[in-house]
Amino acid sequence: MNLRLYNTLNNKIEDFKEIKKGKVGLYTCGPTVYDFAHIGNFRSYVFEDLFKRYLIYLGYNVKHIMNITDIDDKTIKKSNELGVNINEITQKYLKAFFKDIKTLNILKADIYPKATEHIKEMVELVEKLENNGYAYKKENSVYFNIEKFKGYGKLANVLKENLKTGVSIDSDEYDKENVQDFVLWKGKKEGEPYWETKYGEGRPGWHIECSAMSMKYLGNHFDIHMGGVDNIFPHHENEIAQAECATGEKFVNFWIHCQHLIVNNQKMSKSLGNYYTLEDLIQKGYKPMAIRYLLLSTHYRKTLNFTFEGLERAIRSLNRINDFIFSLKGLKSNKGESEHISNIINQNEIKFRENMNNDLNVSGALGVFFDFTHQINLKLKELKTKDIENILAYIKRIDSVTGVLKEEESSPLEDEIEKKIKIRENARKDKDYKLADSIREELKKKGIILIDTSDGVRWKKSK
RNA sequence: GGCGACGUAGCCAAGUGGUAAGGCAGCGGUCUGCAAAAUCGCUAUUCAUCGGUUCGAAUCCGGUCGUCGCCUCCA
Repeated sequence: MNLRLYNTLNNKIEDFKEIKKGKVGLYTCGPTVYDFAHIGNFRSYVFEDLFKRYLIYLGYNVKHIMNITDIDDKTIKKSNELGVNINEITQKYLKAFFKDIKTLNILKADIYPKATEHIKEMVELVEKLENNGYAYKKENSVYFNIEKFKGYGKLANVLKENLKTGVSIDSDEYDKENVQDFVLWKGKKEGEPYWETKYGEGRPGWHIECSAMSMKYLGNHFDIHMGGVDNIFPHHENEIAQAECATGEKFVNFWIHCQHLIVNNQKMSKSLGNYYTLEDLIQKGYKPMAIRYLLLSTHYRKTLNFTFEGLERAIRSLNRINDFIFSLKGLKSNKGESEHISNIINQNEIKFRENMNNDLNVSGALGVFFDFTHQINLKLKELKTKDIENILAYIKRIDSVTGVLKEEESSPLEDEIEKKIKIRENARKDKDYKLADSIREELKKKGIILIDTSDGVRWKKSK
C-alpha cells in the first residue's frame, strides 16, 4: 500500500504522489515569536515531525521549510506595552522555541526563514498580484480582491457570497461582522516598525509572508503544506489565493492539518489555568519523551484531550518499550541468527508501514509494535547474537519515525555503588536477604534500581 | 446560520462490509529468596441512539442526541 493522506483541499484521503521523484517539498507554519509556545503548538510540531520522519523513513529526500513570524500585530503590541525593542522580544522567544523543539526531539527544518528578512520577496509578490489585477491600493495599504479569484474558498469550503461585505480591513485583529478582502501590504501606522518600499512605508500583511517564503525556497508548486486546523481559514486559503494568482500555477498538492489539543475537555486558555508551556510540564517533573509520546499517540485528525492521567499513562507505555530494550541488552546469547526471528521482524515492519501509510495511523502502528515486543518477549531465551542485533536495529528504525526513545547518557556507576552491588551479591549467595534487601533499598533511594536476573544482577537508573 | 471533525470497555485507542488490535489500570496464576520485568488467564454478545440497505454493518445511507473546531487573531 502506498502512503495515503487526508488532503484538506479535496476533503478526502488520497494517494500521495510527489512532484519530483524521491523528493518532497514540505512547508510547515511556524511560530509567531511573541510568547512561549504551549503544548497545543507542540502537538502540531510533534505531529509534523512524525510525518516528516516517516517520509524520511520511506526514503524521501525531504526539504523542510518552517517560517518564523517575527513581525505582526501581537508582537508589535507586546513590544509597545513593554517598551522593549521588537527584536529583543522575537530573539528571546525564538531562542526558547529552538530550545523546546530540541527538548522534544523534533528534527530541525532545513531553513527557518524570518518574515523580516524577506520583505523584498513579499513586495515582489504584491507587485505581481497588482500587475495581474488581483490587488488594489486603498489609503496607504494594498488589498487582495477576493472577487477576482474564482477559486477563492476552495480549501475551506467557504462561499465568497458569505464573506464579501464590501469593506476592506488592514488589521490582523479586526472587529467581528466584516470578513472580506485581506491586506497584502499595510501602510505605516504611528508607533509601528516599517519598511521603505515601492508601496511606501509600511509592513507586510500576515498571509503574504508564507506565500512568499514557501515559493522562494520550494518553488511555485510544491508537495505538502501543513499547519493547525485553525490555519485553514483564512490563512491558508489566502496563501493559495496569493500564490496562484501571482504565478498562474497550482500552489500546493497536499494540505495536511492537525487537530487541536484541549485540556481536561476544555479549550486551553490562560484564564482557565490550563495553559501549559513545555517548561511548565518539565518543571512538574515530566520527562520530555513522555510528553512527546502523549502528543503523537493520538491520530492527528482527532482532538487530543490532554490530561495528567494521560501523561502518566504515556510514561508507563514508554516504560514498557524501554524495559523491553533493557532486557534485550542484558541478554547473554549464543552466536548465530534465526530465520524465524527475521521473519517476525519483517512481518511486523510491513504491518507497521501499512498502518503509517494509512493516513499516519500511529495508534495502529504503535499497537503493531507492542505486538512485536510481546512476540519477542516470548522468545527471549532463544535469541542469538545476530537476532538481538537485528531486533535492536528494527527498534531503531521504528524510533527514527517515533523519536520517543532518545537515550540519556549512561554514565558509569560510581565505585562506591559498584562496591555495594558486589556486597549485595555476596549477601545473596549467603542467603543473607535482609542485608541484600537493605542495600537494594538504599540504592533505590539514590536512583539506582537493581534487578536480579538469571544472567546476574543488572541495574538501571530510575525514571 | 454555513463548513468540517468526531462519539468503540474504568481510561487511552485501532478498526474503511465478513463477525471487536494494542496500551494503561484491575483481579487471579506462573517465574523470582522477595522484588522488578516478563508471561498465562479473566475484564465490550457489542461499537451514542433510532431506522434503512445487505446473506452479513462499528464500518454504507437517512434521522435524532451529544462533543469539539473553524467561519476575526490563534497550532
